[in-house]
Amino acid sequence: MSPEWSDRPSSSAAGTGGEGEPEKRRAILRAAVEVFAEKGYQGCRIADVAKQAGVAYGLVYHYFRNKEELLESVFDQQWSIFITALRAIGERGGSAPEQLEEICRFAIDVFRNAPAAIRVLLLEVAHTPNTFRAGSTRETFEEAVEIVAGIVRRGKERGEVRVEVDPVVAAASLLGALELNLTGMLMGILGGTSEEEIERVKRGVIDLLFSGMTAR
Amino acid sequence: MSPEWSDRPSSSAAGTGGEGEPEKRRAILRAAVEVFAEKGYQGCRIADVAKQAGVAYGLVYHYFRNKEELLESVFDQQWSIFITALRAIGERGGSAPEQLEEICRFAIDVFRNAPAAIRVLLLEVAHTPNTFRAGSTRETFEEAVEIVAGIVRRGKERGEVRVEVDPVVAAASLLGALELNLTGMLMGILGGTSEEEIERVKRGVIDLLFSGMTAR
Amino acid sequence: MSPEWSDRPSSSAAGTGGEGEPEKRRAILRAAVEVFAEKGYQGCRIADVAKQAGVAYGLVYHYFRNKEELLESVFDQQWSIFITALRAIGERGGSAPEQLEEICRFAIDVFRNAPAAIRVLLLEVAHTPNTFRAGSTRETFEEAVEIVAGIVRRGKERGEVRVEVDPVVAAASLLGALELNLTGMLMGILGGTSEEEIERVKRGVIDLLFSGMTAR
Amino acid sequence: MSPEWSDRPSSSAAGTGGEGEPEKRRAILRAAVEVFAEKGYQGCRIADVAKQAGVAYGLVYHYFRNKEELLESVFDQQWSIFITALRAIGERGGSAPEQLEEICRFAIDVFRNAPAAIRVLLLEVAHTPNTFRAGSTRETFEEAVEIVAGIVRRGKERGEVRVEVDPVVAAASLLGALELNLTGMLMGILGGTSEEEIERVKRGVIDLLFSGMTAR
DNA sequence: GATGAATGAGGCTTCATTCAT
DNA sequence: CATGAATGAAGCCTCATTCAT
Repeated sequence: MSPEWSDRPSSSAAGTGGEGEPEKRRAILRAAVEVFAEKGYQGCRIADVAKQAGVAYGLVYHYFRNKEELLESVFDQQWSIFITALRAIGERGGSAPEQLEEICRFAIDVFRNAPAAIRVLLLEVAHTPNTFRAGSTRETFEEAVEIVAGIVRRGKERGEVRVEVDPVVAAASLLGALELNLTGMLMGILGGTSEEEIERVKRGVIDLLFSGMTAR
Repeated sequence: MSPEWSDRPSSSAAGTGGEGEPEKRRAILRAAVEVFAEKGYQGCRIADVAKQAGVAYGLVYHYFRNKEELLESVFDQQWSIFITALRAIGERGGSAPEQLEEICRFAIDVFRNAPAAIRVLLLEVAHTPNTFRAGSTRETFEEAVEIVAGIVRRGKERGEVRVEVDPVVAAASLLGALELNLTGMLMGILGGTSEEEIERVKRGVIDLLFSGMTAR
Repeated sequence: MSPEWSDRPSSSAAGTGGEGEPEKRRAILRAAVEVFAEKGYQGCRIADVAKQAGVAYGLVYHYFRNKEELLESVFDQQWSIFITALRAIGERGGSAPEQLEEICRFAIDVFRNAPAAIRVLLLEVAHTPNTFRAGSTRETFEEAVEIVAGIVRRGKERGEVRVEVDPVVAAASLLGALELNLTGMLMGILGGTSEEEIERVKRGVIDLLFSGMTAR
Repeated sequence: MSPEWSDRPSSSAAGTGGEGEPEKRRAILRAAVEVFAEKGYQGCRIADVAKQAGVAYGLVYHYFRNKEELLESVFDQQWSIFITALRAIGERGGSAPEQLEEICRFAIDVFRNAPAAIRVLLLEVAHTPNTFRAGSTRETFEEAVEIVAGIVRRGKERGEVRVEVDPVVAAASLLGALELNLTGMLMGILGGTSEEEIERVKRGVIDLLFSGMTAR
């Protein structure tokens, strides 16, 4: 769906978007996603990133001012990809249920290809130092919620969504439900990570959020 | 609802279970909850805990072998309180909707009284070192999901919950929706933390998960 | 030979010499010998001593001003026993060879009964902080050498010892040879610690120092 | 006799074996010998080593995993030099008395040039933590004893040494006698450290071990 | 006497960051 | 660009010592 989310290193010749961006800089960013996702902000060491990227220690500081800037780049990049996709889905048209389903599908697809990225997105939101959070994280998270809420809101206007539904709460609930189900899969609690399992969970979340639990 | 979750130090007479436990040990644990919640596992410094508890640095090591054991204690304690409450709700009888509503109410009440505790519970699940996670965290998280899933399952048997609902996915979604809504409130994104706001969010989550979004 | 060197705790009723000395104080001293011998000055922790003695932490400080004083007491006590014995042997009369043989026998007997004590005597001589060493250690060590040297010296006067022998060097050599042979046994290098082995080593050292290596 | 034992930093051209070894790494090792010898294993602080070597604190950890590895390196290096020399003497030929005399001369020469090294070799054998001791120390000490014992053994076969002499005991005695005489000199007990004094002690030890004390 | 909780300075170790090559 | 040695502040942990009971 979006090539940047693939874990496979793209061949250096192909201009994968960030045209003139040096090969090694991308390697560092890619490595940082992994390590950041694995260890969290505080547990992520520059040495680990460099080793994972296969570059020398000091090169990280050639491309990034310091640890904070590096990880903020990672964070922004990941969220920006995610938000771009959210926005695209929101603007693509279709009914609210269709759009929200698309979001679930997207999130879970990403998870299938790049679980590390998901962890960066969902798990670090509240765990970075204040200066960090105060920066882009908060706004970005807020924006994601707002996009989803907008979809719900428009769905209400069109009569596709019940009037009682609070758009912001619904948006947060959707994202939260996705997060914990994905976390559960990552931790090996909610079944494995086979295709069928993932598909089953995806359907389950969508069905629940659309139709609710209550028998009728 | 449960006095242990209050941030105020409970008078020693309160039969909380940890009866003969030294005063200062409890102070350390209480402080650790705060700092752990504020800074996360890696960012939490023993010096901060000691200062917050008003005890000398070394005393922390009198009661806990090391940082890991301290924070694991915090984690276990918080989860154990939470799970005890979950279990109590599950065994108290009533319909599945009533029980799940009770869980939401409990979670949000706790949040109102002790936001720090909630953060420890919900936000640190996946962010602790491996030895830590491998320990009780995984099982405990799993247990929480399983208790909620059990409520859903019994609801299905009684015809209160739609047969299409996957109990485990529903459980994870419920907890995830709660988490992200609470996180949003903590981060100041989903409105403030006034009584009415909290009440509104609580109703919103319950309504969404029970009735779904779809207009009929 | 001297009851104080036994590892067995003497019954509290028997006045073992230090008459009015409290039972627990002796237990601490006895424990300190063990731990000191096992870990050395720096590695010896008050907590270890207390545990080994079966007394409470703080009691050590009831009987001894601080760690230094405790260990110095241990050191002095052990050396004083050793030196008393040396002196007794020196004054008992007999030829120099007989006296030196007696010293070897004594040292090795002690080793058999209380290897810990020997280690305190022989192995810590040069490893304690300066203030410590500057205190009694140096003089005591010097005194031991001097006593043995005196025996050699008188042996020379009586024609039992070759005139070329330097008494002080001979004394240091005797004690050093004993030390390293005992150390070797402790480390399990020079055979085991069976009766016959010990006897064999004892004879070997005496024979070597008296008759030399040179074949005639 | 061997340039490595000199305290003066050897010019990089000297083919000492550790050719490409970084300058500062050697400085650290050299400093560690001093401090280790001065304070013993437990009393030796990394900060002291760094200061003595004139490098930053952290650099020690750039070259050595931790304190234990550093000091074990020191220990191994010193013993390895010593043992190499012992072996060379043993293989150089000559009668047993000549070889043993050579060993004494070597040991005492080394002492003259690098007293710190001798202390590391002789005084720390039994004072390091168990993991440490269990490692190379034991075997290395054992090897030193065995080399000297081999010389004695061959001396017996050639009739240069009395048949009654136990080679291992003789070896341990020789080394022990050297140790305590050197210790005595270090502590200022056995005369000073002037050339004549050293020479006198050397002769004394050799004479004693070869000819024994007994007047004939 | 006896106990063990409480204190805090000191040492080990890590790791972000800089710098010479 | 790229490397990795070098730096040192900061955090964890230990343990001698004190003190209230």
